[in-house]
Amino acid sequence: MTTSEENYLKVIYHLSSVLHKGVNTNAIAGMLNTKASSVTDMLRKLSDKELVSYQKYQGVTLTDKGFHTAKMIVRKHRLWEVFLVNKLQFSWDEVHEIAEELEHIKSEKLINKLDAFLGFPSFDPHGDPIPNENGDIKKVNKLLLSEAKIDQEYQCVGVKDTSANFLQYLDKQKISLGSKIKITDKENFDETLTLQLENNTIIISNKIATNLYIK
Amino acid sequence: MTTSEENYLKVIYHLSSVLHKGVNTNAIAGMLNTKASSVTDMLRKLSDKELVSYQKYQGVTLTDKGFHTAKMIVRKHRLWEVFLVNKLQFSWDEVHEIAEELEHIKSEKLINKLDAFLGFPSFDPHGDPIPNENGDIKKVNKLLLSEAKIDQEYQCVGVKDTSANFLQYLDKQKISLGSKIKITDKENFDETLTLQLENNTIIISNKIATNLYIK
DNA sequence: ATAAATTTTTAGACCAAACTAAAAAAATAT
DNA sequence: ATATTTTTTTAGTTTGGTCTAAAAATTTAT
Repeated sequence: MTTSEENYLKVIYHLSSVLHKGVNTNAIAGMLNTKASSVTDMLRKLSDKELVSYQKYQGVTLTDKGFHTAKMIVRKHRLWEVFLVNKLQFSWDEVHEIAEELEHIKSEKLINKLDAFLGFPSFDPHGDPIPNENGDIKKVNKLLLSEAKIDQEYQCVGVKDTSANFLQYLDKQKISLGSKIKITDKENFDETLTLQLENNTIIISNKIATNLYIK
Repeated sequence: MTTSEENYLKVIYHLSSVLHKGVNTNAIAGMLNTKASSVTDMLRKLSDKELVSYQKYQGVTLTDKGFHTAKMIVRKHRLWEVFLVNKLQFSWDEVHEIAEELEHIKSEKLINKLDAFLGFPSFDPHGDPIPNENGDIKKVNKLLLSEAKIDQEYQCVGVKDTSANFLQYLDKQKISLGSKIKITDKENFDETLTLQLENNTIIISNKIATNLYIK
């Protein structure tokens, strides 16, 4: 498995978890900052290795083997993120790029020992679930803040957008995983929300609300 | 910097620390399991980047820039080895291959945070010195067990051969870094040594003695 | 139902890093 | 000092992953 192949699998995994159907060439190209023609080449290669099933012009889906492989890459990525944040004191907006590299380190023994060292975490620093050794993923009944009811108490459990920009905004607003949140008012016109946090009240746009997971 | 370039620099670094003169093409090819013609190509490339100074047919030496770069790669390799052994409970014969991958992870911040997390170690699990952030290396007055005097008490401080084979032999003989060692007898014919260890007496060949560092 | 627009694939090229085989230079032996 | 051997370099290929430009298929619009 090359790093490039792993990156394609990961992107197909993420896209198909959103789309729930065959992933198209252009979407993959967009995510990988590459060209559609390169994607076509790689899909043929992954298909030959039976990691994806691919019919030309019909989009692509992961085979069981490809699905499992992708989950193991995601597992590595997220475990390394936990390591960086919990052990090396990185902040949650700094770890994605480094984990993108670390996720391609090959040893399975390494990742299982790392998992144990970290105490078998179920979620990464952004609230995303970490597949265990068998690929099982803990499912959480989360919803977007934009879908929440008014005057009900929730808890922040994750972010949809993991860009440094968004995460730093949350830091500034003192919102982190575990923060208690209650919507006290919703503006009808643009869906701006007034939030009651532990120690203060803030106003956030709909764009923020559609990128925060709560339960 | 590609992984391949880094591997060449590292090999040139290690070879020139032994040879103390220009490193020849074949030696590099031997260490990297590649062909001399590939080495020539890469040397030209590294020379263009001013990482080595290279005149054809004259061997190669590192420039200051190349020397520093090589030391930083060695630093990463050895810090990761400490992490694997001290934090993840790998044994000293398992870590080399994994560290060969980890040493190519790019972030400088990562490696400095890892260094701090590990308590700024000066030596790796095989007793090799770890360059600090500036490239400074702690020098130890070590010698090979084969050069030691009879009936003097020494302490094991490192291994020359770091192959799993040799390290496992040492495990079997209960010799580890820090072990106290005294030579009680030396056979003139083949230089076989009789060693007094903490709790037992063992007999070792000259080949073993030329691969164990003591002080 | 056909034309236009979009998406995807093919064909041919490039680059890095390797290779083989042959040529050239340097080192060694007689 | 010359011949032989060894080392190194050159020349030309190969492979993986990318690219551009053009062709083909599909989707959308009229």
